[in-house]
Amino acid sequence: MQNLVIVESPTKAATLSRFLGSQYIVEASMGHIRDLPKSDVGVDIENNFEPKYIIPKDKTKRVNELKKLAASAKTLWLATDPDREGEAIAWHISELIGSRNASPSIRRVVFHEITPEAVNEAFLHPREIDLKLVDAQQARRILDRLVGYKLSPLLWKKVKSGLSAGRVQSVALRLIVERDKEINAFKAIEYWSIEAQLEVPSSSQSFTSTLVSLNGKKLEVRNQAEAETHVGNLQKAVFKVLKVEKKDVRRYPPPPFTTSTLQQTASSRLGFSAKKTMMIAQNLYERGMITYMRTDSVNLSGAAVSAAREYILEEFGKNYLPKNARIFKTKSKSAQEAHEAIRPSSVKVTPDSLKKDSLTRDHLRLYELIWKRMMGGQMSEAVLDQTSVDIEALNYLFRTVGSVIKFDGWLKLYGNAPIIEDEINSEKEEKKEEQLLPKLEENEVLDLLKLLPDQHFTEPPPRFNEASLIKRLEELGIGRPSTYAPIISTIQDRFYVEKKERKFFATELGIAVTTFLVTHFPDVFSYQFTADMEDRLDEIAEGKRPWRSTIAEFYEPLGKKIAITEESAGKVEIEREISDKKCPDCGSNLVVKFGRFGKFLACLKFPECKHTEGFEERVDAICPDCGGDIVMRRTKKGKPFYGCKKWPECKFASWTKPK
DNA sequence: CAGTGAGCGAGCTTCCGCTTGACTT
Repeated sequence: MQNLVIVESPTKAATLSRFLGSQYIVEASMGHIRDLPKSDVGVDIENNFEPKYIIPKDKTKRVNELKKLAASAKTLWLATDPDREGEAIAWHISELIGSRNASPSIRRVVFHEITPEAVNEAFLHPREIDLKLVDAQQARRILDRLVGYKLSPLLWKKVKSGLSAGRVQSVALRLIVERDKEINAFKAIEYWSIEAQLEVPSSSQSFTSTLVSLNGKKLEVRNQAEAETHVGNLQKAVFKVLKVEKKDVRRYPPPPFTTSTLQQTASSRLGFSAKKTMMIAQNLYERGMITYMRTDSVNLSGAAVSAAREYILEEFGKNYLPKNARIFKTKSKSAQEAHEAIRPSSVKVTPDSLKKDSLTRDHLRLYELIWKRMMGGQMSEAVLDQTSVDIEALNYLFRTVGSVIKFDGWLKLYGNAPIIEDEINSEKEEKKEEQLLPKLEENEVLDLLKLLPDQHFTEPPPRFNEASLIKRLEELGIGRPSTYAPIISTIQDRFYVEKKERKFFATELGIAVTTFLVTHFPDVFSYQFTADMEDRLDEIAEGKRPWRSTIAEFYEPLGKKIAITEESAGKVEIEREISDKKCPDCGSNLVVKFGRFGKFLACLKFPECKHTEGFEERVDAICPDCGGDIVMRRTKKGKPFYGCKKWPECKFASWTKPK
């Protein structure tokens, strides 16, 4: 064999194999093939942070196979992704497989899209492995290991055995804990709105307008008495049109999906968890229907854009095709541009054409999101005809804004429900029906039909759900496409947070852990930490900074702080949620504790009294079999289900909440 | 899709990011 090419994934290997022909054998490494050991820190702090790399058990078979293949190859081409992790994978392979011998000779090749042209070009211009980039990855890996493996044991000692802390998971948890605090501290403030129902005398058409200001100042109506005063003042007022303003508003399509935006949109539109989205996306990818699903790039290949433009012209006509192809820029700073955006492999495979194929409903729905998002991105922007009308009554000003779609453009794909992730947190804001405004002339006097005062209360900030948490983490540059879904699983597996009705609530344990970490290690778990770290890693990659001393700068103060905390900090008492239930043995209240299987109830007097019982969450539902109460419980694996409170007499159980 | 945590205590738990296929508990 002449040429052995190694990439990360089998699918990438298959594609590359097609382009390169029979002279090249293309194999997959299956991700990283060497890593720090799981069983201990694996970093020799005394010896300038020398890492100890081992081949994980599940990779030994693959490594041996690759070694064997490499032995008979003349040239070894390392074609892993063009980013920090990809460079490190290439380096580890070269260290393990390349050996010091002359054969095979090692070449590193990089390309930013998997097309025959880009691949051929890359193979014409191989380079050496970029050790500076590798060092940046090693620094990242070792830093994460030190934070995780030094602080977790501190939690075992000071809080509870089996807990974990990490640069990413602890900040994700902190976000949820702090939001919980804000919500608990929130005091709703009353306010009133006043709307006027008005009629145009000449046409007898009516519409509503909202009170906005008094004497040119924004009017805040704080209570019923104030509202009544204003309504009284306005009852006999003359309502006159002051100004009618028309303008065109353009609405642009959102960029194609990245992992993060796909997860967010699938969560808010389809109710999928990040985990479920990734499982289905992986399956679509393996069927060759979509591009790679772990990416932070919104780039599209030239061929894909051309195909989309062709389709748009054919299917919708030239009005729907922008003069120039729309190019999206990846704005996230951490983006490493190794892949394309997530898009359909072929735009000709429309969601409708798939209906009869052997796909599940969920596969279809996710594919439809991806297809429309990509296609819409290449269509013309929508144009809205927006009319703003100011109406004067005494010293008061009312305003009405109405808009109609003049040209639907990309919105044509969605009917009237465009899919954008800005909607994540606004689900409960009922969308006001856009009202069609009658024809209005300036200085026209209107008839007042009715004044409608209405009481409202300010709302606390919304709880995080999977979508909004992923969005926030990405904004902070924390986590990567391959880790968003696992992070969410981890903080739930540790019982740091609970998901109820798809929203996150911090547990007492999560609050205790966060308070401990943020009190003693404010720097590490600040929202700024990862951003600062990334800046330093960039400098390492550019050769402006040595990686070992960078780790030292960080670790020296941390190590000291750990030693002090270990000595001086007391054991953290987790505030127990006290239930109304009484202990049948001694009459004390029962408290909620966390065991191996999740929550359970134990007597407050433990260890004097050892009574325990299962934890059940009351749910607002009635058993369809016996009419008793329904409680939420968990299977041994932790999946919640709904069962009858009278179990075992009544055997009713269901995954979904009974109506 | 339901039976378990607390007698005692040794030994173990843990990170982030890259990627699929597991062999039985």
